[in-house]
Amino acid sequence: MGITKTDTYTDQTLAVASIFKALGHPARIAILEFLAKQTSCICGEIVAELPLSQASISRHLVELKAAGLIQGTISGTSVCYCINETHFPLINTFIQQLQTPTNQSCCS
Amino acid sequence: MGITKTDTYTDQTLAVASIFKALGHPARIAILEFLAKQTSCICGEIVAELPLSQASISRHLVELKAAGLIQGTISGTSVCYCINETHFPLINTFIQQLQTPTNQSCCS
DNA sequence: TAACTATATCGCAATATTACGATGAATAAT
DNA sequence: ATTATTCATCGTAATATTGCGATATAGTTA
Repeated sequence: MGITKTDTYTDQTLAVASIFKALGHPARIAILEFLAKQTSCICGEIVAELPLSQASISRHLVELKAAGLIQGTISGTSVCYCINETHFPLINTFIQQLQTPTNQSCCS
Repeated sequence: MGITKTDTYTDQTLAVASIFKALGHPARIAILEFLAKQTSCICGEIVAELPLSQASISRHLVELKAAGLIQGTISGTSVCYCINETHFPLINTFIQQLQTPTNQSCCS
């Protein structure tokens, strides 16, 4: 159906999944990698860097912003995008939770 | 188009994105959370825990396994699934790369 | 004001994802 | 052998995602 049963999961589970979902596309990973190595960060430069149209890049930026992974501040005619680290602890905590020693007890 | 231009991204970018993609669904997050808190890990128990049909759970398990996030070993008529931590360092490294101090220079 | 630049949004087409019932395959139990 | 149990796969339907051209919006510049 392409639809997801969001009603029955915890808010925490939904939040984590939505962040990972936003990270689940190579274009968005590439955008974040690009932003990470830049001191300046104008959308136009991303368009020049990636093999996508300006419209597609813009859509990916909207998704990253909606997920809280980037911030955008208007700077004249252009927009300065940069990484928002707010949700990183959530990701790290989730990964750590999966690393509890109880997992070692099976599938060895 | 729903299609992704995989040709033009680096293998590293594609690998990271595919792992995150597998994590980008609440059912799969819930499955991993469930596996993490169990000492035993039989598929049937997951079906009882989540609000999805056995067929849907099975498909999510296949995706998690394809992404290398879980392992499954046959145990009689049932299958023992548990978490595979192999790719966790990749995730951690990626997040760390996004936290370089250069990001602090704009969008303040 | 009028052109120019930069980014966002719309509309469409193509593909991907999700979910489920039904069915299949394989082992276990009677 | 038959039946039951467990998980995987198939087929289908519905929805989501992706990408792009075209267009809109907004600030800048002349």
